[in-house]
Amino acid sequence: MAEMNELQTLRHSASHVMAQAVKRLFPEVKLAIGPAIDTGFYYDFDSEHTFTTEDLEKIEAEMKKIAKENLKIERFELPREEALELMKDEPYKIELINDLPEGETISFYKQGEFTDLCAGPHVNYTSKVKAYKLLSATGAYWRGDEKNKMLQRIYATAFLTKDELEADLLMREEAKKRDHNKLGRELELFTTSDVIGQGLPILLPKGARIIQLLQRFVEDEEQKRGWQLTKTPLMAKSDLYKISGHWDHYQDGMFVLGDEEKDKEVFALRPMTCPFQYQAYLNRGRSYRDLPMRLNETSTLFRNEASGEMHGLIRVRQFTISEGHLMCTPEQLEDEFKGCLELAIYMLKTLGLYEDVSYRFSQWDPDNREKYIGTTEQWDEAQGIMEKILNHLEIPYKVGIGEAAFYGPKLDIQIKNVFGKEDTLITIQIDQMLAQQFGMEYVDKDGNKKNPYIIHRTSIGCYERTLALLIEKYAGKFPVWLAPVQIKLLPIADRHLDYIYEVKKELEKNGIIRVEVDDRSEKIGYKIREAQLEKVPYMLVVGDKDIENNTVSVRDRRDGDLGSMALSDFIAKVTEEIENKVIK
RNA sequence: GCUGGUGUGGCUCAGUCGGUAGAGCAGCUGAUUCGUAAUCAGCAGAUCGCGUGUUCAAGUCACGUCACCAGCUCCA
Repeated sequence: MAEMNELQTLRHSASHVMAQAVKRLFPEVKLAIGPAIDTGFYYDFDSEHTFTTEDLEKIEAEMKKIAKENLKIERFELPREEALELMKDEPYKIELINDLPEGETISFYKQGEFTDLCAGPHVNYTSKVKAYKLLSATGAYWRGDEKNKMLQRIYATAFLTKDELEADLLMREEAKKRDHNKLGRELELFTTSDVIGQGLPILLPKGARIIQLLQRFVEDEEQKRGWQLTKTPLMAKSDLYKISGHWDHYQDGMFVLGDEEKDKEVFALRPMTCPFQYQAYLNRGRSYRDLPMRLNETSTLFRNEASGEMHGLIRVRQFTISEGHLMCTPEQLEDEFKGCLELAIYMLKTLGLYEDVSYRFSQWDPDNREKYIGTTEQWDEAQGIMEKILNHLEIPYKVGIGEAAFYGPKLDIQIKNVFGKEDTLITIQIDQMLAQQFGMEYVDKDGNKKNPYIIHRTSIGCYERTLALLIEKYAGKFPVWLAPVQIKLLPIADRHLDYIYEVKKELEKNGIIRVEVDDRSEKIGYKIREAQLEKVPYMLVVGDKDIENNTVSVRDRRDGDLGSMALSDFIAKVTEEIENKVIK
């Protein structure tokens, strides 16, 4: 904690001031913990009373008073027994003290009548806490464990200056305007239906178009890089999942069709593609000459997520992923892993998301063995190999304990949504367990049968989730190559319609096919406004002068009026942007 | 699954103390053909998410349920 920076220290102190205010207003509340986080701070309380928006305002007002009182924030230390005595009315603090290892310093911070168990550091006076805002009250499990009691968490933020606070609050507002879940519905990319069900979005023509474009791009690029496409069934008998381990380790996440007690055969929709593509490998005997074998598939998966988990297009129950499994020898593993990573990075750069991601090396949790198959030795080996590769490739990762798949470690490429919540966009995994389970082998140079290593990977992630992040990244203003409508043609008067349709034909002849004509007899300013709301990249306005001079007047959704230009020049410009997948 | 919030025409919202739904935009029809962020007029569109209950009477109250939103947990 000694490395805590100035801002984190302030936020931590702000959380104490908030807890003090809550204690003054609601004396019966029990304190849990209140750390500083990336975006501000929070404090968890155990309270019978649930905090409302009005309560937050009252708490904020009380915090103001505490700052005004300018209480000195003082540190002191106590031996264990005295510490327990001091906190005797705070059961969560007692638990924390009891969990501190023998010999650890037990320190407290005191400001006025309020004292909290805390390692510090803190600012010296409560008056330093002046630029803050309480954001929301929500539930959170004690110690992040769903078996524990749910406490009430108040999220807030604080800054060193009021200007920084204002800027941050404004940024939060702006970010919410890019929320894919709102924007994606407004732009008619997707919708949901009460009678279809939770986590099952309907992709409308424009959303489906974008996904189609992404999918074509991905499949072509994968083919260029030596991947072979498979099409495997969307469901299988329980037998398959029993071999893979899904039946034992993932059954809660599967949609099972039938009842094991009553039915002769029980099927399940697939939650992952792995065991299906393995059957393709198992089609005949394999030799080292067949390796590496790279199988890709545009794969629709079904996962029975808990009801509270669904979120727009980011977390759904049915989704389609750019899936792939690569079988290789130990010698090939590093190069092939690198190839998978390069493909993922190429995708991210093409989409313009490369600067927004971070890497997580997801490892198993040896203290939670029932979540995983395999032995400690196998896990140590697989993780050791991945660590070596990651270090070799100089990937700047952070470690996630307990984040591994049940069959192996992962390199997860993480991205944050507009609310700051992090999700996995792309994952590359090393698996040395399932080949054994499925009896996948190859005959090596020495004539011996061996199990291949398997890399599970995705190149662009799940199309729905990737689309969601793209909506947020571009606030709906997709690059021209991805835009569901690339060009809107706007005649100023009806007499310009014939020319407009000629322009359309000419564009289509040149491969620019996502073109729409607004042929309504409306004022031109009105049509432009509507096209802008649709976030169409280009508008071509045509009037008498354009027909006379054989030009089009071009409006760019970002840059505004580009003036009139020859149609051929415009076509060349747009063609270049589409072919090079230009982001602007 | 857990905590809290929200469901009124396609969208944004109004609807007083329970008395049987209202506007703007979008849509449709007609007029307008007008050079850059909303042309004019008219029409149509809602068993108030769904169900049960209380009541003479429910969009308003109660219970249940479904969906949506934020957070927790879980996860691509």
